[in-house]
Amino acid sequence: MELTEQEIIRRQKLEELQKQGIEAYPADLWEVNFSSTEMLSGFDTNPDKFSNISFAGRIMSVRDMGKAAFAVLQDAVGRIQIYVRRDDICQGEDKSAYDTVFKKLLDIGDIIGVKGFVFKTKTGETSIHVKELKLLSKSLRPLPVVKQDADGNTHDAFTDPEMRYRQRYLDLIVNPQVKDAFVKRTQLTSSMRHFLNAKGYMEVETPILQPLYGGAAARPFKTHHNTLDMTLYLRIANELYLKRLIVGGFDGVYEFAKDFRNEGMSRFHNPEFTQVELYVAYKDYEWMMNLVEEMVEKIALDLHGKTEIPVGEHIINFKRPWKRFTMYEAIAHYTGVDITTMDEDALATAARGMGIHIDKTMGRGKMIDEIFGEKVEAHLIQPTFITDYPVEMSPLAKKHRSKPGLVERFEAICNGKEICNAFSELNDPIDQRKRFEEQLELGIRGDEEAMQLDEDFLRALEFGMPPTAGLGIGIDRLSMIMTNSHSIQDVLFFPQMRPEKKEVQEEAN
RNA sequence: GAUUCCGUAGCUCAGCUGGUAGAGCAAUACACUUUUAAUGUAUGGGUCCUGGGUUCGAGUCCCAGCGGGAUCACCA
Repeated sequence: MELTEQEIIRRQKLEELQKQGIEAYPADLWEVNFSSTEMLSGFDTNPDKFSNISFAGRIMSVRDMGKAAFAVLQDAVGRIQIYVRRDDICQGEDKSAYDTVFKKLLDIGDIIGVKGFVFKTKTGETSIHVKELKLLSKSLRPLPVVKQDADGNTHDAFTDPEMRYRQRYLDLIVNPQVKDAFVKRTQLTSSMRHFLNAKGYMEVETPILQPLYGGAAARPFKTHHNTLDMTLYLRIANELYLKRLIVGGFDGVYEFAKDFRNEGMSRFHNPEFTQVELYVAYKDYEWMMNLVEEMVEKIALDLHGKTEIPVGEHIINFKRPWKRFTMYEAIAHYTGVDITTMDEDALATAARGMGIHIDKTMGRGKMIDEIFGEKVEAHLIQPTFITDYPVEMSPLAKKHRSKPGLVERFEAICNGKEICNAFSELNDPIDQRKRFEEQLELGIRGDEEAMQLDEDFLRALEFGMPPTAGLGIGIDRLSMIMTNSHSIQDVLFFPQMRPEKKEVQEEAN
């Protein structure tokens, strides 16, 4: 490995520290009694509280004034200025702790511990006056130094998306707003978990390695178990396992699930992503719509303190109740064409009239889906429920109680994208078998995303599953909206990337 | 997968019709005991993504590849 000039210098400093008997990576704990924000927000009203503080953080910048210096330390929640005076940290005649160790051997990026008191500088900045300073971890690589001027403009920002995603740790260190998005994401799942727990539903874990993949239409990742000598798939959904638990007698179960789909990548798609799925016995999809509204409204309030949230060009308002359209109403509303009573031929003609490409393999359901995707979805900016989907597209949803050819299903669309998908679950085992068989036929005709027939799941249904409402929410998509992020990569700590260099991969193999 | 833009110092970038590379920050050295994009002076630092080609000469032009972004397609 070739070292750069600055890396060589830092390693030399490390040696010099060792020579002076200073451990660059000490083992003992360093007590921290206040965070940066606690000091910054608390000092004005209660200065006495901070007369003896112990703090730790990463050096983000240094302003060296000769025999005194200012530096900025960053901890997990913010940044605070420290003031280091030579005669304070060197009590005796020996001034090397300041002149050599602090000024020469410490760098931007190093993690240090300081003790002292909080005070206000001449210019009014709340700062730590350091009495004692200790190196806690030496940094061997130079940190990009991002500067902020008096007007709040950022200079030399660390922006290269490739480096930001590959070296997320670095992104998190130097770009505080990046951290904010991830904190919000965690608040989101936490808010959701509290909501579901408060309703009495049980958080469960189900297999990620599955012998049959089911519960969605997608291509899976395939792997192999050596001892069992069998093919296993990474789950594309956990629906069929959660329903087995409803059969088993649980009233409400949910799981935050990493799912895996072996498909294209885009700013909305990562090969592994997170969904929460929820199943509640004795409920239907109407009930579930109310739950989704209530839950998402609460999330908005928990994250932002209000229901209106800026997303790109728009302000999205999650306040209940949300608009509700049936699929047919939505299409009629945005295209002016009522397709309710159209047969397949009439529908094909109507779709072509809208400029939608139709081919012979498409059934009625697929055509409706195309029309919706092309002509309606992008217009739905404010949260909107679309209900009553064609049965062909929904092999796990229950037939509509009054509308032939449709199922009791809804999606919530927001900012032109689906954020959840739910139905009254199909619990008729005879019907479910038929639907699986139709999927098998699709598979034989070459549909790589057709569902597999899961005999054990059917056996479970044959024992009897109560009427059940089921829901899946894309956590990544919802996080994007709640954090106003343009790309899924901004809400995933480590988005999938190609290997950095070919040589690296070859060496590893 | 398609289109398009990009890849130059640790970071952010400039580099014209081709003439063997430049700034700011960071680094090094010196000065400065309340600064805040601290300041002043001096210095060092480059496989110009990789490999070919054209040319007397390529960071620049051409071809191929690698990596990334955006848009589209795919993905309910």
